[in-house]
Amino acid sequence: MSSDASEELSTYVVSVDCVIFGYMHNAIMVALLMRAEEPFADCWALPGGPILAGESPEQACLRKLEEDIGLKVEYLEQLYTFGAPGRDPRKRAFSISHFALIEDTERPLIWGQDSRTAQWFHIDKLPSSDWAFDHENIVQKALQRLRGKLSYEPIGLSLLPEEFSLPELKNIYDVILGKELDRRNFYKKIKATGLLLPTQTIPSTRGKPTQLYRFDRKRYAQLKEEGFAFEI
Amino acid sequence: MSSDASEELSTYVVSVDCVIFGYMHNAIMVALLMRAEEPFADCWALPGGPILAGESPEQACLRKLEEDIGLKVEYLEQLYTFGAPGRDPRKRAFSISHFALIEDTERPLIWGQDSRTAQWFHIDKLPSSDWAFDHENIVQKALQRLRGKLSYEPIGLSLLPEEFSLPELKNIYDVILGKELDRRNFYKKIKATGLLLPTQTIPSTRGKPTQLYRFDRKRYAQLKEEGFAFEI
DNA sequence: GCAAAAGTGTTCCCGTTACACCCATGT
DNA sequence: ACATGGGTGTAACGGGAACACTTTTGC
Repeated sequence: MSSDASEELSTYVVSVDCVIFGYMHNAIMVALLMRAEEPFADCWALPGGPILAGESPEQACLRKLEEDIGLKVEYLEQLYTFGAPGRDPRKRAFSISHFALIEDTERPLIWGQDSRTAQWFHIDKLPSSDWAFDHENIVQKALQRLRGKLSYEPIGLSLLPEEFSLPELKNIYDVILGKELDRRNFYKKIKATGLLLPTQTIPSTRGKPTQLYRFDRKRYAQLKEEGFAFEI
Repeated sequence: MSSDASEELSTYVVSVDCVIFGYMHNAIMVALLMRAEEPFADCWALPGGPILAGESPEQACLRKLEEDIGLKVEYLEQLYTFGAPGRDPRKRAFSISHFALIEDTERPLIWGQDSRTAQWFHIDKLPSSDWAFDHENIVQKALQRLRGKLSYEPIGLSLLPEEFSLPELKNIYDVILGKELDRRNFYKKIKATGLLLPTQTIPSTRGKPTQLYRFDRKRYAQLKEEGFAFEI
């Protein structure tokens, strides 16, 4: 029944998968589900599922994430399409994988009935085994994209709430890049973009109150059109 | 017969498409085929086709390009997967699009029987209409990738033959970036990488002979592992 | 001997880096 | 009053940009 290597594909399936990054407890976390069913029962997998007739792959992701996982997505982009033969033992399967960032939250994950559980994993403490399909590769690719894009696109801001402080933002850069940046230089650079609008100050846990900012998305979109390059 | 927007997909097709860039006559060119059949007969389309059972999307591209178009591919990477509803009037179609570079050649394109003709287009003089499907978008996305990657990956070298001169290489950067770089600074930078091995000198059309170089791929692969960043 | 193309070296400037001090508050 | 976290200014350095001249050959 399995077809010859040089035949056209007969049965196959296309779905979306999504690597979701969140920032919580001062760390970057990835959402993984434990599968309840074969193949790969009790293995860690990315949230995802089929694409419906009326929706684009991106819309399928958004639907899946907001409905099934209960997350509001701040940033979403296509990552890569995995489609090597044998990646799904049942039949040829194409996964249009995506890269998503969600706003800062401490809320635990909810999950659909096709999973046993769902959990946030620290990106430095991912499961070392028990991965479903090639999902470990997908997460690795997403991590590369996260690290690569951080410095020349304002994606760090998508991990924070609407109003945020500079110490928080710097911490995101620190933990994603894996090294501590210089506070003064970081503040200087990010302020020099002119894209941070001060909103209010709030009391700090200890010491001087903290200035909060809002990211000027409109102006950023405008400047981007004109060829402005965000860079930290 | 067409399904409801919220239904699962019933019939759909997955294929690969390929944006092929070549360097010839001191310009960057894209290969396009004119379709012979409906839909979009007599419209310009990217080379591409179905994926066979035993091959990955990337392998499908390589096969298609080498067999049907007669091109030896120097560089190939996945670009983006297009899959919005309605992009193919017949049925839901996913196109895993790719980005390819071929070695310098003046050889005209050959083409398969499903096309009327094939032609190299100067990237600044693409067809303004008569595009098949969403292939104009795909080409635009590939151009963005080309321009974006040029400065931090040695893809310019993939457009040249094994042995090449610095003036040639600089010209590639000039035409892709759309501005003339400073010759001295360019040579300085590219030489500073230590990745160019001088091979021989050949007579120039006029004036001083030209030094040819070879790119040290092995050493580049090695340095890349160690975190070295190519940058021009 | 001159035009055309290849090749090299130096200066200047701005942006990045490195670094030390003051401020405001809670305890 | 002091410890803690928030915030700022400056000097040194280095890489990129700007720039002019020499070399070699074909005609």
